[in-house]
Amino acid sequence: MDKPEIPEDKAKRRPITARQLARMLGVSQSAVSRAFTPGASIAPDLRDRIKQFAEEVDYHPNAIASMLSKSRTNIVGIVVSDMQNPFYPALIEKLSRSLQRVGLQSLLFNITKGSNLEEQLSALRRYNVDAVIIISATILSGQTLRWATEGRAALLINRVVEDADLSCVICDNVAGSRAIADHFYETGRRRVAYVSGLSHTTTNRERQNAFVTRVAELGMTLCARVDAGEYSYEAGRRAAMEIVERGGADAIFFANDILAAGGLDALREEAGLSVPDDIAVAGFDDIALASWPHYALTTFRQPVDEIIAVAVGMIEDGSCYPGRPITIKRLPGELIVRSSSYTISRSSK
Amino acid sequence: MDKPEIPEDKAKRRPITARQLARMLGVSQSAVSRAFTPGASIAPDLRDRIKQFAEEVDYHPNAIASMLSKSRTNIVGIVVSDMQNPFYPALIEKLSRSLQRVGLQSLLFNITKGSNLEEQLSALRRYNVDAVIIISATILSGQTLRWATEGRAALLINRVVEDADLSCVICDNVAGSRAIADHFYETGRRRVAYVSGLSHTTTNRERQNAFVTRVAELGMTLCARVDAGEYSYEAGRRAAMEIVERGGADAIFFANDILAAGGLDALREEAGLSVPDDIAVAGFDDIALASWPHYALTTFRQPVDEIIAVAVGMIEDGSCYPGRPITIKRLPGELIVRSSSYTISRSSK
DNA sequence: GACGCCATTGCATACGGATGCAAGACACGG
DNA sequence: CCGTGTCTTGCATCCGTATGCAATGGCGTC
Repeated sequence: MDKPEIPEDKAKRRPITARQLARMLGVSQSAVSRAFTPGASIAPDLRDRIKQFAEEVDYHPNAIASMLSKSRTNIVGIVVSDMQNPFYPALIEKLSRSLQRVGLQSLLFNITKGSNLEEQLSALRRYNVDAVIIISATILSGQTLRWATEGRAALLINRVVEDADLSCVICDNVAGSRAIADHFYETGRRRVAYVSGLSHTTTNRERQNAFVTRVAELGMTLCARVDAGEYSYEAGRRAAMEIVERGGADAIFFANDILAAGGLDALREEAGLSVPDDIAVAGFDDIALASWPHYALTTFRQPVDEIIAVAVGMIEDGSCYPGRPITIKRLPGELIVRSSSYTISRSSK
Repeated sequence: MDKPEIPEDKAKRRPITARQLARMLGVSQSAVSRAFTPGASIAPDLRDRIKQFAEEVDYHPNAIASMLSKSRTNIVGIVVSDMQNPFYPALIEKLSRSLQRVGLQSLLFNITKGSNLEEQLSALRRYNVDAVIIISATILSGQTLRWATEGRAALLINRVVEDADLSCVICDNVAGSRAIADHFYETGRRRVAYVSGLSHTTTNRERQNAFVTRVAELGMTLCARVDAGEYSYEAGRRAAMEIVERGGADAIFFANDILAAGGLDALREEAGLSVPDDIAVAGFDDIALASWPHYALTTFRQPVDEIIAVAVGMIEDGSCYPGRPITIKRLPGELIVRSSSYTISRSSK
């Protein structure tokens, strides 16, 4: 049909196009396009005929071409930075799954500290993603974010950026931290401490302020406030030991579960204390590890599924498109009491 | 310049195109294209002039259009399925970072068990990704994989599929499992057990066969072989308790670190055994948790960075393109001895 | 001074599908 | 049998960039 004489294996077999399909079937290319466009004006039997034939010859519409003409990519850019905290990989996985369910693919943008951010983010603009979801805990300034997301839907998860004019979906850190403080108080703790991860993140500031404030309201003593410097197990251990050396406390609230896990192990193994008899430990997030019997961590559960549902919803209904007023969704979490803070707890699970 | 009278906020500001830029500058659109194409035939000063002006008016080449005309997307599809094991999220994160470093973005394809796989994977074909990296441990049959990756570069990580004709990069499971067996033997263990995760995965089969074989070679007794059914902490606990109830062992090799962590906790807390005095525990992968002092897990470290480097290399140099002979790269790992198996170990780190 | 070569540049078209518009098909009512 | 309206279908063009080819201009050489 084409030039003969060309060895079949050398001819890079391009996939079949709508035009070819159309010619074979004796219809127009538009018809093929319409057959694959839900709601397009086309007779049902023609559509069936085309779709069936397409299957036979293994035709698949080329999404790239479609993106170009529709200027819609069905791709959401997910910006992440450092993933020390296992909470985030889990979140990303669920998020990408939810997006997929509504026909959106996830393009990952892994921002690393070192090099220049603009270059890394310029791909965000060049790829014309429909929307951007930012999960990076840190690194990006409001200005950079505004630049990177200019003109497209954008959404922050678990973070607020004051000067970026972006909508966000977050867990109610304030209620969560207050709940932890209340829980400490109600179980008889009076000398408490707080361990932050990255002290400058909004997440941390919210948790810290709310906790410290509530502690004061309740008349408890804040014995120590330690900045672990990162959200890691080791940092949690170090912070816990620092608190012990500084005179101790009878309850520690760690800014997240990973820190708490490290802290709890250190308190037991290095400091020789009994948790929760000598000292109570609480975290934040409710990652998988928190429910492991060894840790049985009291924590504030982030409503991951709801966060994702709201985020995906906002992208679908366009409420986070530029021009729309920004919305800040704070979703309620849930205090999970386990035996790291409360002996008599019967909810050992 | 255009139709006046259109309120500026209603006119959806399309980003500026190469043609517009060219017109403003009095050059041809080709010149603009060439200015942004490394190695293209264009005078250095013209290139500079265009690039500078582009910056002023905030022009960014539209990657979609470029993909269409070059039929190259610079996107790698990463197929993942269920991410119970934290080893994989960590791997994905590093992988996407490495890909980004060579100019490739990662498009996530999250395959879920339930619905029909073809539909989920058809996006892989429609998006015209340059290459596909499959990390899903299970689910996909060789036939499905062949279909999904037809005509493009494809690569499996940490998995072999016999009937799919795909290259893969994996850790040397055989050497690893033998090393664990040897280590048990050398430290005086004689009654060992093996705990599998998903028993039908090639990963598990390789580890199990190698371990069992080596155990027999060394004349040790295989007291038990338990299938945990999934790669989770809880499953590890259950498997460990099952072994204890069946009469115990003096060393258990768990198919991965998460299982081992659960098993270790159960042995200590539920069974009241001393690890490593009464029983040694080893895992596989060397995830972050393995080095936590509480676990201090003896394990076989997967050469993650090397795996990624090789994978990215194979994609870059095209050695996993269809037509090329498939290659199976088995990379050596490293036995990491910690105190879950060996008391006198001074490498407490 | 003529010729040839190379570096630049623009022109035209391709990439594969979406869609406004108009034409054709068909039904129904008058 | 004609007018009107609805449903289908094809035509032409557009989306924004890449690139083969030809045209241009400059420069060195004999």
